[in-house]
Amino acid sequence: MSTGTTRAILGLLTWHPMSGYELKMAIDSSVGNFWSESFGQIYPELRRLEALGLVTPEAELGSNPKSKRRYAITDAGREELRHWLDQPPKIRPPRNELLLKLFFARQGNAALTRDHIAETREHYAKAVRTLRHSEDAMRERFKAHPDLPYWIMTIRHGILQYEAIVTWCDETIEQLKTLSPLARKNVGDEQ
Amino acid sequence: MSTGTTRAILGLLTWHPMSGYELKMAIDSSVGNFWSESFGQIYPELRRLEALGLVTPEAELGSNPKSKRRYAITDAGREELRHWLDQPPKIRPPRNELLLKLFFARQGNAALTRDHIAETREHYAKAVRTLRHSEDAMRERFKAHPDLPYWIMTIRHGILQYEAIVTWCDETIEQLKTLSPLARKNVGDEQ
DNA sequence: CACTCCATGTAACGCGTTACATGATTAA
DNA sequence: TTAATCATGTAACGCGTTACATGGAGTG
Repeated sequence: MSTGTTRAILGLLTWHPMSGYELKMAIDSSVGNFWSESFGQIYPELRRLEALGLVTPEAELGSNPKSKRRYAITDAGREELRHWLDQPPKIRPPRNELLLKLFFARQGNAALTRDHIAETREHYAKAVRTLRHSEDAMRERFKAHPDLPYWIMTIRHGILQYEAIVTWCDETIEQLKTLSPLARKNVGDEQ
Repeated sequence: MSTGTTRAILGLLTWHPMSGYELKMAIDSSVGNFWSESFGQIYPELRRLEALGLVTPEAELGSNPKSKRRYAITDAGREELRHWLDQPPKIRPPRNELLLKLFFARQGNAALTRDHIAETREHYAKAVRTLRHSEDAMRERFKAHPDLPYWIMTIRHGILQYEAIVTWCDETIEQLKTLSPLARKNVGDEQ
């Protein structure tokens, strides 16, 4: 009931009724930057939400089990969504494999470490460009949509966050340059 | 073998032999900002690493099953660590519950939304202060340690990242102010 | 007719946390 | 001696991904 996950389904169903497949597509293309769900979660979750009366199948379409089965949110579902929105979000610092490797980087190959940071930099620099385009596109496309300001906020979050990472990568690569000649010599000296 | 997790154990054991309990403490106080392990993982993992010959118990201490059991990294363990360090880190954007709620925030209570952002702001502002202190303390305490530059880099990552979040929170709160009088009116209009 | 995309669903697995059980050691 | 802390370990659970099985519908 209070899993914290799969609430995205209820949120998206406030737009209009959707099938499991449509939900997956909608999640990837709207909240994909900071949320994801897989089919393996969506379909069972829809059944569960139906059993709880939070969503309801749009229409009985008889026998065929492979036809599109759209669900609409119910009043109880809206209530549940509001209740979830009222709760403060849990802040949990995610694991960061890049940082873990960097923490022990002296044990490894300095050149590869630098490469990894550089690749990370490019990844996030590209992501920033994508988000900027997506911000422009949304402002244009949903000019009058009442949800637009909130959507823009989530995009801005990505932009600021990723820009910070790019800055950090640049700073770190500079720092590594001053280090690598010595560090490389040290590698293999252990034990 | 290539789980990606619990490699922190091998990294920390390059410092000196440690018991499961000591590893947990060391993880929390060194890489705790971006990595975590629970006892439920550490103890079984040590057994597994021992079976693979990547770590070895420091000394046989006979019968008592509750006495400290320290493990040292082996040459094979060092080799495995280096191999892992060579692989590019996987970048996977984490789920962000705050952003998911913000995305659907128009369905909820505008005042509470603002509170959530404000609390988030304080959380990260505090984290930045803590990290700054910890950076200073480390520079002082491990002045001559060859790993120091890498440790500082991981701290800098946190500082830049969290500062960006604080900036975003401020920007977002401002934006919400221009919105809330209208948004609040809209709530409950659905259906 | 074959291929691809749309579409629903299940089963298995991986990984991580939490809760629990147990006991040694140390300090009030 | 009682409580807190140190210390090891297991079992259960939650949650999420991946792989698989199935089949409809449209297109070349």
